Parts: sequence; structure tokens; C-alpha cells
Amino acid sequence: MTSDGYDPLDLSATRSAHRTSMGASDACVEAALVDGLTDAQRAAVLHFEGPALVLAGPGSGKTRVITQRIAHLVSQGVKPSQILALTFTNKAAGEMRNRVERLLPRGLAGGLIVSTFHSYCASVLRRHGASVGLQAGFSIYDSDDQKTALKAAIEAAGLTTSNWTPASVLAAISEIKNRLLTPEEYALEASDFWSRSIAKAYARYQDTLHRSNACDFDDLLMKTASLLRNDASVRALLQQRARFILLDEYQDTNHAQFVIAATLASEHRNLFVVGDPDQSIYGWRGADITNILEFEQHFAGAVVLPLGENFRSTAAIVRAADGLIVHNKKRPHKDLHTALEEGERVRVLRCQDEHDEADQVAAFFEERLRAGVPYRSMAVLYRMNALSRVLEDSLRRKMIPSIVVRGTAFYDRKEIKDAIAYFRLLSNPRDEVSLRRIVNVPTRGIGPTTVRKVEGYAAGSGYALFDAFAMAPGAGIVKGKIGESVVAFIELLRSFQRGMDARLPGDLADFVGEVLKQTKLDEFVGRGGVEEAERVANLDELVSAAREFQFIDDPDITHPTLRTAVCAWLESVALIADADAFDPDRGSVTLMTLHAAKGLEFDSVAVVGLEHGLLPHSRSMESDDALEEERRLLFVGMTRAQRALMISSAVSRQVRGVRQATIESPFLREIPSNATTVADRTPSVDRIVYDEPEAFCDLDPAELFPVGCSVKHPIFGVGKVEFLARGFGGTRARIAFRGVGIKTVIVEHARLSRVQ
DNA sequence: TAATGTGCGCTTTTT
DNA sequence: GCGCACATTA
Repeated sequence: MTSDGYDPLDLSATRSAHRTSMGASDACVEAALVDGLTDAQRAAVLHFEGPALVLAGPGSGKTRVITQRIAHLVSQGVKPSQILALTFTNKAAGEMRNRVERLLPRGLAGGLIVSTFHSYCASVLRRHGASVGLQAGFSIYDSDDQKTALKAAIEAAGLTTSNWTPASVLAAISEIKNRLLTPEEYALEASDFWSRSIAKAYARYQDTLHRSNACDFDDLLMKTASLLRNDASVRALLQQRARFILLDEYQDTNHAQFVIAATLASEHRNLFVVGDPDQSIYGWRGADITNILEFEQHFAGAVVLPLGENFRSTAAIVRAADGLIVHNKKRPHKDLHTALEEGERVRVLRCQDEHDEADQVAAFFEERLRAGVPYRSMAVLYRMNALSRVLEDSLRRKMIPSIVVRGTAFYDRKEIKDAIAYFRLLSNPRDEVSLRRIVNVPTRGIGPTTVRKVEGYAAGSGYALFDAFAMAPGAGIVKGKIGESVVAFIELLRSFQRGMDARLPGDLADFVGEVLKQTKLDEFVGRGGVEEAERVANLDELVSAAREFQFIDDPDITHPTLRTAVCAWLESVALIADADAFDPDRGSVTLMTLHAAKGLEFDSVAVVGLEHGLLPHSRSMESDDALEEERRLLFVGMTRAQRALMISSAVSRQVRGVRQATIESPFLREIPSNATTVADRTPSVDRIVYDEPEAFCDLDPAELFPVGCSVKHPIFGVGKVEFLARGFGGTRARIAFRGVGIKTVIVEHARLSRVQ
């Protein structure tokens, strides 16, 4: 995916290929498709049948290869409806579809599926989910909903929750689901206390999801995989629709995705995957890098097509990035090169603090603007979202327009989640998470005690929770004012449901507005001051979002109703990706995480926060694999830049309210000095401290100064190490100094030495 | 039951 | 620095 059309170097000779193809005959299309491609690109585009792996380094034109290959297949007479292209984000899918449509004569792309893995699975399950226990209106739970469901499941099962956090349990469950193990299967292999507890929690959690007619992100994949395995007729149908499969970002697929792809491809064996092991950055989400490394073993007779030439970045940037990534031990040898000019060196900046750093980023962008580069071709990348605030402020002060790319930010707001919960409950009354969420929002007197009563009634009678609420007043479970309130609540929802079945898809936005009004949700969030007014504005924004939602008629559904549209809208909202919010046409500098930047390119890029504990992140420093993934993350960031790259760190940084001294990222020392210019903005006193201990940056402080050892500190004297903890900015050691008392120091800074 | 106050703990990346 | 869980008061 390309960020924009701005391209001062005309870095690629192939960009104009599509322009000559409009309305041309098939033969002309054919010629135009390969015109201007390199030999390697042409080989990939012209690849026809059989499995193929395209090893596409950064900037090697992989999106072009995929789109032109699709067009090529169609020009060869392959029906678009037999081509399935899967990407990582909706944005990438949309972009790819657009490009293909531009390459083909008008209307020829009909029936082509270009989608993300998750939305492809969701649409498969909408249609065929019954045999894996999903009804059409099923809800898709995000991590917040997952937490709620897990808590409810654990509570209902009477399991103790101390010692484990919902997040860690969910991470474990996610890992199990990626391995495609059901609760029963996992229980068989669970032997120790922890895994047996997880097995129980997993089983209960799945019960809750099943009762709620809901699935989480992992279920979308897992249930599709199991559907393909167990239902021969659905398998045959989907295989037939997938005569040619193209997978983008193959290095980031997990086991479940591998199984789905392999099953779909097993009939026709036309699996064409594109990826780069050096850009695998989702290992923490279950991505399995061996999928791409062992592609040839998995698919006999596979063709491997390397695209090594970088058409994006100038030579200095490529040299810097390559110099970094060669430090990864677990990687196939790969040559990264460019024929482009040397260009300017990578600017390495050591700043005083995060404000200084942000100002330097602003200065960098102002300089690039003077060089004729528009703001939309500039980006700041960082390891975590929390770093965006300071950058935003600084850019705003300098009058530099900027936008933070975070697709889910809007839908993370409480009032928006509440609103969405209403619609989820309307399309799926079994959705317990949504029901619990809004049963008393706005407050209508149905508090926790009432909910618990009805819950007990549901458990005893076998009713679904929603039905139990509907029956409770009549059954005398809830009485008086509360009973009336429950009746009114249920009746309100039922009237909305009748509307959903009677009205047409075009009424979506109006309906959304009506529900917000009649539930009085807008009034409820609006009472109060300025912040509350903003919440109301957000709800209005939700109505606008619904208005902009394009409901695409599904040829399989003869009479789409408003219900169909609500369902489709909810699905699109659930599967939104952070990167989807990226819009290069806004004329602003882009701020986003390194993860979200994958697949994009910009003339000028600043990567900030190159500090030990931040990049590499402290949570990634326990294993070599995780550390290598952090290195790949920086590699991805650096290779986004076409002509100017700045990477920076700050000597001191405030993280969640606490200012801390930092040390430079070890990655900085891996970047070859013949590709960089270094500027140190810190006072010389600090420099002495930070330049000296380079030698032991690589060594594990825990090994150097283990708990119990005696150390000497230049100020506090001799003491004994009591405790070590890794954290932001390095390793903290609690040391009991003789005559001074207990002090906590950052090992990397404190210039400690061992004494016997 | 609702609204407000207080203390505690955690702390990345995201479909 | 923030959000969540729990406690207190009307």
C-alpha cells in the first residue's frame, strides 16, 4: 500500500502501468501489466498455477505484484469470483481492490473477494456458522467484552481469580485457540495447576460465548477452520470459490490462518503468498514465522520468488536498516539493496527529554517542508500510543497539522461502546455482555441486585438472560417500580426489533439516531459540563458514521432489511483496525505506532523513543525471539522512509507520571556509522554517564549484579543487592547500603561495581 | 439504588 | 497518570 501519490524521485518505473490499460483489449492489458516490471516482479506477476512464495523485502513492490497478478489472472480468463485475496487491514484490502479495479476494464472485477482474514471468516460464519454453533446475528467481542465475559464465566463457575489477571488468562486462551484446541482437547494435555485452571476458565468462557451467540477474534479463525474441517459441503463450496488464493503479509499469519489457507488451497493448490520474514512483528499475537520459513516444506513444488530490490528508500537508509537487521540471528540470509542515490544520512538524535525530542521532530518536518515535501508525506512512529500526546502538542504549537492514526480510538469511548451495545443486543438478544452493559444505562433502577436475581431465575429456568428479564415481572421475580422499569425496558427493545425487521437498509443512520434518542442515552451522557457535551457530539458522530457506512447488497440475501444492515455495520465496526484510520489526503503529518505503519511509506519519517525499555520494550527483553521481533519492528519503521529518516531518543522521559532517566536503545549501536550523522543535544555531564557503560549494555544486569551480591556505588558506598526488577529505562536494583540505608538505583546508570 | 469519593495497581504492540 | 474496584452517603 502506498501512502500517497507524492513521488519526487519517481522511484518506480512501473507506477504508470495501469494508466494504459483502461478499456484496452485483453492482449493490451496483458502487455501493459508486465510493462516496466523488473524480471523478478514479472516472474511473480506471471506466475499462474501451483504454490508460490514471494519473498518481498521492504519497498520491493509487493502490492503492485499482487494487484497486477490478480489482473493478469483475470486477463487469462480466470473468473474474478474464483479469486480470493486476503490482507491484514481493511485499508490494505480497500486499496488493493481499488488498484485492481483500475487495472481492469470497467466492471470486470465483479465477484472478486479482497478482504481481511477476519472479515472473510466473519462472512463465512454469517452464512454457514450454524454447524459450529453460531446464529446469523452473532456478536463479535473485542478485548473489553472478552474481559467481561471471562469475569462472568469465572464468577459463575466459582473459580478463584486471585493470582491471575483476566488479561493473562485471555492471552493463554488466545494461544490455545490459535492452536485450534477445543476446551476438551486442551484439558487432556493440561497437567500442571496453572494449565488446569486455564482449561477450566477456557471451558466456562466458551460456554458464556456460546450462550451469548458470540465469538471473539480468535473464534472467527478457529470456528472457520473447524467448519472447513467438519463440513464437507461448505468446504467444497469455499474451495471452489478459492481457485486462486493470494495472501499478503504471510509472515504475520498464525497457525489457524495457515490451516484455513491450506485447506482452502488443497483443492486447486494455487496458493500465492507474499511476505518478508524481516517484517514479522505480530509474534505476540500468535503469528508463526515458521509459516513463511517453511513454506516450501508445507507445499511441495512451491516456487520461491525473491524480490530483493528496494525501490523506495535511498541508499543510506537501506544501508542503515540492513545493518540493523543483520543482527537478527534467526533469519535466512537476504540481500537488501537499492539502485537509488545515496541520499542524506540517517539523523540520529539524542535529546534532553520527550519535549525536546518532539521539538526536534517538528524542526525536522519544518525543514522538510522547506525542501518541498508536503506534510502528508511525513510521519512520526513510536512504540506505544502513550507517546503520541507530547508529539501532538509540540506539532500543534508549531502550527504543523497532524493526525494520530488510531482507528479504534473512537469506538473505545465509553458512550460509544454503550451505544454499540444497544445495537448488538438488538441484532443478537442472546448477547449477555451487551445486555449487562446497558441494562442500567441510562440508569433505570435495574441495579446489580436485580440483575443477580434475574440471573438466578435464568439459571434455574433455563431461559436466556434476555428472556428471563422479559418473564421476570410476570413470574413475580421483580416487583413494583423495578418491575415496571423492566417491562418498559423490554418493550422498548422489542419495538426497536420490530422496526429492524420492517424497515429497509437505507434507514440505518436514522434508526441509529432514533435509538439514541428514545433510549435517552444522549440525554444521559449529556448532563453536565464541557466533557459531557463532547460525549453527545461523539454520539452524533456515531450517527454520521452510520450514514457513511456503505451497505453492500449481498446477492445471497434476497430481501435485505434494516436488520441486515445493522448487522453488517456492527461487523465492520468490530473488525476495524487502527491502521484503517490512516488517510494521506488530509494534508497532515501522520502519527502512529510502528505496528500500524507496516505497509506504508513516507518521504520523511521520524522514529522516536529509541530507548532501552521502550524500543526494545521492557516486556520483550526476556527472550531472544521477542528481542529480535523488536529489532524487526525498528526495521519496519526505518524502511518506511523514502528520503529522510530521523531516529531519536531522550535522556529523560516521563512515563505514566514519573520522570525517569533512560539509556539508549542497544539497536542504535547496531546501525552502521557510515549511514548516520549523530547529534547529541544533552549536556556533557550526562554524556559521560551514558557513553561510558556501553560495554555492559549488552550484558544482563541481573547476571552482573545478582541478588545477594555486594556492590560498590560511587556515592553510597558498599551495599548488598536485595531486589532486581526490569522496567522502563533499565533495571532497577534495591540495594541496602552500609550506613546509608536502602536505595533504589538504575543499574545501567549507577556505575556500580562488584566487590567481594 | 445512585452518585460521589478514595485508594490501589498496573503499565505494548492489535485483528 | 489513569481506570477500576470498592466504600460511603443521600
